[in-house]
Amino acid sequence: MATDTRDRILQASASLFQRQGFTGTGVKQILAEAHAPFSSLYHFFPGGKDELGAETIRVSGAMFQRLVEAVFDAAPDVLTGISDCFAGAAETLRATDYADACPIATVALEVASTNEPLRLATADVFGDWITAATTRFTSAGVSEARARELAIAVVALLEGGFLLSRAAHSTEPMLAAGKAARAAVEAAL
Amino acid sequence: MATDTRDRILQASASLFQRQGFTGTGVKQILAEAHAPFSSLYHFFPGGKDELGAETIRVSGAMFQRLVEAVFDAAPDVLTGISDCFAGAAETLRATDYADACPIATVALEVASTNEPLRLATADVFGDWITAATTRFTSAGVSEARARELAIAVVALLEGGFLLSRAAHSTEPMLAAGKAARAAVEAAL
DNA sequence: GTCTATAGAAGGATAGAC
DNA sequence: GTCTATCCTTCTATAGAC
Repeated sequence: MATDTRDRILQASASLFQRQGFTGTGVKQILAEAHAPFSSLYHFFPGGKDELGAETIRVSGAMFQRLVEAVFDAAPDVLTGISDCFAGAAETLRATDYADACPIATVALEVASTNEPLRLATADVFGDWITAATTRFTSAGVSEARARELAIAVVALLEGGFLLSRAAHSTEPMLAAGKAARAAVEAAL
Repeated sequence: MATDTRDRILQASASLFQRQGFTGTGVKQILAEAHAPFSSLYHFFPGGKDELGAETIRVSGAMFQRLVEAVFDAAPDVLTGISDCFAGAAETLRATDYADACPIATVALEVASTNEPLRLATADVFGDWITAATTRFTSAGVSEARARELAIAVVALLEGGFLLSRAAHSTEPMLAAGKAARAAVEAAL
C-alpha cells in the first residue's frame, strides 16, 4: 500500500535517531532501512529531514508514553508501577546492548540550541509525559502542589538513568534511579 | 606559543560539542573558532576528530567536576551544597539561553552505541563524578551502602534536569530536580 | 508514487612546500 | 608548526522521465 511507506519511514527514522541521533543519521540511510524509495521522503515529508524529524519525535514520544502507561496500568499500585518502569527500562537496556533507551533524548540535546522547530517538538513530548505523570500521582493521593514537581523529578531520574546506563553499559544507574524515584513517590503519598 | 594552540582547540571543541554535539560539529568549524590553523588539528591530535573528541570529553568533564566541587566546598553543609549546585545550574541555563549545560551529555548519547572509544571516555567521566559524590556523601554521614546509590541518583537528577530544562527553555525542571535531590540526600543522612 | 541522475555544499583527511 | 591546495566521501535536496 501507499501509506504504510510513510509508516515504515517513520519507524526507521525513530530507530536510527534513537541510536545515532539526528545529525548522525543520513536520510539515505533512513530510506534504505525503511525499504522505501528515496523520492518518497520528499513526497511524504515536503519539509525534508526537519519535517521528518519533528514527526518522528512526536510519534515515537507518544508511543513511548503509551508503553509506560501500560506498565502503570498493569501494576497494582503506583509504587509498584514506578519500580516496574525502571526495572523494565533496565532490562530492555541490557537486552539490547544499551541501545534501546529514550526515543528522543539524544535528538533533544542535539537540537536544543540549534533547531527551534525540533526543540519545540521535544518540549511538547516531555511536557505530555510530565502532565500524564502528574495526573497519575494526583489520582494516587499526592497533593496537586507536589504532584507536578514529583512528576518532573521522576522523568528526570528516568532520563538520567538512561544516560548513565548507556554510557556505562550497566544497569546499575537505572536501578539506582528507580530506587530514588520510588522513595520520592512514597514520601509524597 | 605553540602549546596553547592545543588548548584553544580543546576549548573551542568543548564549547561546540556542548551546544551542537559531536556529529553536528565539523572539524573546520572547531579550528576556525579556535583561530588555529587547520593543519594543527592533525599535528596535536594525530587520531583526528575521534582523538580530539575523547580528549575534549575528559578535559571538559574534569573541569565541570572541579566547578561542582568548588560549589560544595563553599557551602556550609552538604544539603546546602546540593541546593546551590542545582540553583546555580538553573541560573546558568537561564543566563545562557539554555545552552550552557552538561559539557558531555549530548556527546555521550550520540556515541553510546556508535563509537566505543568515545563511549568509554564518557563512562570514565561519569564514573569519576559518581565516585566523587559518593565520597562526599560518605563524609557527610551517609552509610557506605547507600552513598553510591545516592550519588548516582543525584547525578541522574542533574542530567535529567539539564535535558528537560534545555528542551523546555525553563528552569522549572532543574529546580524540581534540585528539590528532589536535596530531599533524597536529607533522607539518607 | 516511483525511477535515475545529479547538483551543490559540507564532511574528514592528506600531501608537500616552507 | 604552519601554509595552501586538494582528494574523496557523504550529505541534503532537486530535476525530469515514467
